[in-house]
Amino acid sequence: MRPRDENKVTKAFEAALQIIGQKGIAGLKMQELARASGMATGTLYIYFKDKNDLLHQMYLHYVGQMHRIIWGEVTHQADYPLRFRQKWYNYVRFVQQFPAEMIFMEQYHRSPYVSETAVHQGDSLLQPLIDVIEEGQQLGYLQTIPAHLILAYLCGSVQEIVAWSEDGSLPPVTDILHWAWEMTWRAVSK
Amino acid sequence: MRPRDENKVTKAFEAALQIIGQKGIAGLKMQELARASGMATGTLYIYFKDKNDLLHQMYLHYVGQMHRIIWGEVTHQADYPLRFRQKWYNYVRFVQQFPAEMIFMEQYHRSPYVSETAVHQGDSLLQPLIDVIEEGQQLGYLQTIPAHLILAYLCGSVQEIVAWSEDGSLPPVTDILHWAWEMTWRAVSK
Amino acid sequence: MRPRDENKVTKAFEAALQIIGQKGIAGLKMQELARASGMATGTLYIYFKDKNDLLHQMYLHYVGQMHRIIWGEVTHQADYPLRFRQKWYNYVRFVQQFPAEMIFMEQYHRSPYVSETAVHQGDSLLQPLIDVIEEGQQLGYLQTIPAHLILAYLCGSVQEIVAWSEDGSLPPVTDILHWAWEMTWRAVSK
Amino acid sequence: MRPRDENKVTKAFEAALQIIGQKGIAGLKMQELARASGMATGTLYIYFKDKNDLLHQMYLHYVGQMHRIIWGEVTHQADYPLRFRQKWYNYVRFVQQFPAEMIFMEQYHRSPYVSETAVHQGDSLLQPLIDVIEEGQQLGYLQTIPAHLILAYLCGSVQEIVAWSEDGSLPPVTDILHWAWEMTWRAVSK
DNA sequence: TATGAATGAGACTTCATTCAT
DNA sequence: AATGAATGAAGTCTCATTCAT
Repeated sequence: MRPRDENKVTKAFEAALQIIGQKGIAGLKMQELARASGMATGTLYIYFKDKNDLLHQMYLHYVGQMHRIIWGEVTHQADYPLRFRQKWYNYVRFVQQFPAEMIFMEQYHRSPYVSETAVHQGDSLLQPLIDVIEEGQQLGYLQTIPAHLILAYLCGSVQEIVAWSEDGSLPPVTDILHWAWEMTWRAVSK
Repeated sequence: MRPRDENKVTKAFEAALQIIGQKGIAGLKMQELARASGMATGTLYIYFKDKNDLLHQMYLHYVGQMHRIIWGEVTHQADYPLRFRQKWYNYVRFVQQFPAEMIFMEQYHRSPYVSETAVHQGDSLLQPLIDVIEEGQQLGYLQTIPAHLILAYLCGSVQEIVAWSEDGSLPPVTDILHWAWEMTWRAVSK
Repeated sequence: MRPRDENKVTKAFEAALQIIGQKGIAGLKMQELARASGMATGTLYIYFKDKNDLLHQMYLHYVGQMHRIIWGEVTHQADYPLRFRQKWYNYVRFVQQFPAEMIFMEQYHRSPYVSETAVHQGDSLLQPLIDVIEEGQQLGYLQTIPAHLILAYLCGSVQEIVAWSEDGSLPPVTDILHWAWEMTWRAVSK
Repeated sequence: MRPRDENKVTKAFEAALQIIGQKGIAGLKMQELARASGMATGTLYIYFKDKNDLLHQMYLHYVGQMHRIIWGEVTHQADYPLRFRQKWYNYVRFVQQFPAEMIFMEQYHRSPYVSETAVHQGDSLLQPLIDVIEEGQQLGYLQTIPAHLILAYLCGSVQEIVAWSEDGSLPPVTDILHWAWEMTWRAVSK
């Protein structure tokens, strides 16, 4: 339980992501995960107490990563519409670059392995996004609609578009992104 | 002789939905399902070849149901914007009234039990929705953006809003629906 | 349990024989047997108390049949060597014409379904064969070797030859029978 | 790390043989087998893919063992009749000392678990026996009768005699063996 | 009597977790 | 710490038998 080799944790997360992307959380077997991570079954249990703990830690890890990416490239001095747009693009980019992460995070919520605390911790990461929306409303750029509603609307549309794009039901994300942004900005801007 | 009780299939579907809504597909146990459906374990295997087949048939059943509901109450003579709005409301109502069905259909896609044919059959039901969007574009009501993109955008935003509403992260759907519609119509209309 | 339609019993026996010939007693399922016999599962249980009873009755039926065939065509006035040969041929013919019956009778002995009484009744049918052998010994035609030993020797060699012939490991029985008889007669005659 | 204990395979084979000898292949339950082999149920599935595979491997194992025993004690320099007799005795000894093995091998052929390849591999082991018979024919010691026919004749008679002896229908094998050999040699020798 | 749907004990098998090395 | 063989509870599925029609 005291990881000596942090590298192993990363290996396990990545392999788990891969497997979950294909077969869902229900399809993740500890033995298969160990082999895919290049370690023995027992080793997994040195780094993670059990399967629940593995998924819990994994959830926190990827929520954190998502958070950092969304807050990554924003020009702090820019005017609001540009900053908003940058954040939206960051979010799209994240959802696009890390589809497996998204699938995992969605599945985790409704799985028999879910942990209350993990979800709470995950949810708390949304607050800064709420703040950005409320800032835009105060500046008169965005519709005065409950910020959470706007956030849900934005997240949902982006996720679905990227998901369909991955499926092949839609063209590659980069080819359709400007349209998606047009709809989005029309929807939320004043 | 006792006639084959087709009612049992429905019973099984409903009980399965209930269980999946709580514990996810991974948490669905055939024995528990049988008990919850008021029948013996073996009886399930009269109506369904195995667990895969149960979920496959279930998926088709609920995709069909969703389809019928969305197409349900539309005033055929009404002008396009009204008809479009009715469909959107129907979809919201479905997502809202049948959260378990939605959860199941989403989970099924990325589960170890998924069947290629089931997903294909499910996807084909989207075509009429595409048709509606394209009609609106030809009539000049909707943005000329790929219809699939619009559909993904609409489905995603609705699903997420309803989901958050169910979570308690948002107020009841009925209280926020008009705002959601405003955003939606601004997004897609010309 | 009070068979009205004796025809159904025969149908069941024949179908069971067919199935056992292919998959062994362990492979005989009551439902499959019912369908193969052209009746419903429940009907089997009108004619037979349970699977054990079915096999028990079947065993007695076919042991009796074998007995009648072996004792069938013998020229009572003929001299001993001819009569002996006729019986041996009868036995071969039986084993050959009723391979499924033989397989069943052999398997039945070492099955979890075996009934003591059935086997005793079956064994008692061998006595007349013993009598024939002892008659031949008294008349000085056969080696003075324990009659049961001779009988086992005869039965075993015939069964194996016919079995291999059915398998394809040997040519058709009729083509090789004279050689088998030569070996047999050399073995037992004085 | 605990090394893979190949001993466990042998343990499983022996316990399975014991159980099959008593209750037939149909009576072999994986859980009971595990307990009788001194291991957990799951352990069986480390060494064998499933019940079919267990029986398949077991069949090959015992066919091989039989083969080695039959070819065991033969005086290579001895003249043909003696060598032939030694082989026959070896075969008798095998059938006698390993009745459970014989029962298993016979039952396996006509079981729902049988594998084509296993039987083929088993059959191929008969070739050397055929060779011995053909050698005797070329040397003028044995009747010129198809070698397979002679082999079937020999195997069948031996098996049946030993079986009856085990049953109690015949005296102990050792007490009657010389008579059996006399019959056998008269049957096949020129 | 005949039917075949329904039953549920019990079989086969999996897989999260432990443990000897 | 690392390994992977071993464990056994728990899951899926079968099939002899019963039962309502």
